[in-house]
Amino acid sequence: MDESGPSGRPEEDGAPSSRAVRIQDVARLADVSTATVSRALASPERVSPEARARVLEAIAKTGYVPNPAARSLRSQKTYMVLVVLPDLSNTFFSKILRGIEERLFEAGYGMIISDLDGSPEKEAHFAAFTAAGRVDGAILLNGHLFGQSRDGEGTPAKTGIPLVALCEAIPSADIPQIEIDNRAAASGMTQHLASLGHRSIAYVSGPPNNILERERFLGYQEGLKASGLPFDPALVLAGDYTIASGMRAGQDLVARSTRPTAVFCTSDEMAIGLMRTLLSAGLRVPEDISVAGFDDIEFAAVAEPALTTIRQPRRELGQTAAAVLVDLLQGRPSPKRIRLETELVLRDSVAPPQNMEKAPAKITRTSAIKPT
Amino acid sequence: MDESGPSGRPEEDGAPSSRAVRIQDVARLADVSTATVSRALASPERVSPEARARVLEAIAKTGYVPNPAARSLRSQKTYMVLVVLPDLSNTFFSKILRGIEERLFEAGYGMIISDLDGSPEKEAHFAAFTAAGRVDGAILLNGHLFGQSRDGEGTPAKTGIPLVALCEAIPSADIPQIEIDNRAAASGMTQHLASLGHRSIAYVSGPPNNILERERFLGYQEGLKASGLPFDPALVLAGDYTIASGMRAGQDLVARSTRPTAVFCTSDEMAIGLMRTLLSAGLRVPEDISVAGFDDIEFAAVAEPALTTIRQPRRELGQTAAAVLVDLLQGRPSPKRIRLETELVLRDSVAPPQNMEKAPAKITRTSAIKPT
DNA sequence: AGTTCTGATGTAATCGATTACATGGCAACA
DNA sequence: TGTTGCCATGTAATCGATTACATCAGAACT
Repeated sequence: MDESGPSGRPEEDGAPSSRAVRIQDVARLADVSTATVSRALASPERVSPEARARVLEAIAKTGYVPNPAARSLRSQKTYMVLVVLPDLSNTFFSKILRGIEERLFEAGYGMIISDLDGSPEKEAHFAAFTAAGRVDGAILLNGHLFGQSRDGEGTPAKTGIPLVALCEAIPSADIPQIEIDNRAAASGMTQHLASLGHRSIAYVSGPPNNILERERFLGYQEGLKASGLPFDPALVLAGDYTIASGMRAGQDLVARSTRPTAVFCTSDEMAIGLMRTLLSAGLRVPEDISVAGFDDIEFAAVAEPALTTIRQPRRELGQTAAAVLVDLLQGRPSPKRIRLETELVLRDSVAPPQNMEKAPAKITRTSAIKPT
Repeated sequence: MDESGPSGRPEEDGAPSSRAVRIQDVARLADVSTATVSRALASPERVSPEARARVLEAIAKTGYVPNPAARSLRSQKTYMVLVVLPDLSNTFFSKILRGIEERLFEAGYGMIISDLDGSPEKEAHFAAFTAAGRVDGAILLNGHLFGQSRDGEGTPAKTGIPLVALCEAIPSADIPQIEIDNRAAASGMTQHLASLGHRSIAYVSGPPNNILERERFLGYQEGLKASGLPFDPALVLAGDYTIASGMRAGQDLVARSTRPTAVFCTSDEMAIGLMRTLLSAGLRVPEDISVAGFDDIEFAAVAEPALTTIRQPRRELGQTAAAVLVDLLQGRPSPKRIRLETELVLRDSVAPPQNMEKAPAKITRTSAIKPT
């Protein structure tokens, strides 16, 4: 009764309208049973070469594609993977997604994206979605398991399907984790700044309670300690990884009478926003203040000045997470934790502090113009 | 035999493991038939209040979620929408996706993303995917319909499911188009540059054959004509919307002996890459060359100098496309073409050319620091 | 009081693929 | 030559929800 698509009649001209080429049609044309058709596709070695050839020919002739709903109903598999992330419009995720999509595609899986958007309602929806068996597995980028529809008390997320945590480790859950060593990376950057002579290094944080943030903050403190510098709470500025929060942090700094000589922002977005604010206020980067970022997003290299930062292998992170999940889905063993390497990318936004200009600053800096 | 998830036994402790709460279980508990349960959910007005209450209670108690495969098999609906785009890692798309996801979610639809990545193989895969009835509809951001598995001769993409073209119109197809007026926007920016006194305005193009590119290029030419300026092919630089191509265009300009006084880049990415290259070569923006972009991505406002550009309502574009598609899916009528408004965003990267400094340049510029 | 209509509910067919089990033919064996 | 076993194939049950059709009770008629 609501059969009116954009085109009108369900059938016209020669072709019988892509709908309704069933396995039966193929079976009839190939003069075999439906079981043989199914087997010819799922386990070719179990049918005779002749039958297989006839089946394949019939499939080619009819353009048969198995009905996924029927297949899924019977076999309890969906060949779909859910990717849960906190904010789809965040630049940081797009390349990760791409990596995930690539690997999943290769393995024959589709990708469903859920942008949680901080909404518990959405979270509940996707929890139900998952529980309903709509996906075979999930990759979680949001740093926590979502609450189940019921029995949400003790163990979180007993979905029963394979899960993989990407970027944000989930401490309580016994699932594979793909991540970078945030702590070591943050410590490394802090020590790098200190090694250039900076004694007052500010830190622009991520959102509180965020696991990445906790790790990076620990790394920052570690780096200070390793460099023999005291930790000063006044140098910790609140951020949330967004450009806007970087600008706010910048305004905070501009308003101060005494400023740190270097600022370590835990995302490139914040670093870029912060630099913008400093520059607008007449401060120079890196001459007056050095600024470092985290992530190495595309825009880091073309920021003005080009941003010194920590490269995360984003695409590879996505690919790895997808590969691990596919392993799980196909019953293969998989490592419980994979840590990918980060890399300190030295560009122009960091230099030794002004008052000790003696040291040759630029020897470590890479070429700023590097057309990928 | 491959029943070994990460947890081990399929059943443990009290809870009967989220699997296998069927409509029958609910029916038995509520002491009604499966038909009544189904009706209580699909058309509540068709069951008595008491029965409905008992059913809802039983559902709450069991945590029942309808099996989507079964539902889909019977009703021929998937409640899934495919979003096809050329490059998932492109910043420009992320906010559009967010808009799409929001609306789809509200309407109870899921979103499957297909990153074509320029691969015909992938395209064929998703065409088959679509034909297989795996989604109820699709939003196409890639500017063309994908080839069908068979009968790909005459009409392209006779998928039979509702389609919506977003951003890149698809001339040959009779499907709703959601877009901006690229031509008018490009013409407007060109005229804006001309009105400031620029007589030599370069144009950095998108990829050839791209429909956006064609429209914007026409707009550029129109704008020149409307301003009484001649069209000079030497001022057209090849780009492909990426940062890297913007940098290449910048190098081209830097190498020239006589340079245009303004450059209109048809994406913000290119504009930012180009500015970076100019600045590195010692040229000043906007004093030596004005640079304008297109899109108004997040980073445009924090570029140095802040980028004058054309704002596309990206989230709204996504939302609108999704809303139109949902209308189609639910049998409601929908407009054939929707054009959303763009907006000229005046920032600091554009100013009158050097040699006619007399005019007051800055009166039209908006505040550069605007923490969203 | 008898008939008709309406609204709530139940029974069972159905969607299309997978797969356990059954069957039949042929080779390998004693 | 008779028996055993394997391989290719077919038959039919199955997955879980939707829905056409049947049924039945009670209200509203004549």
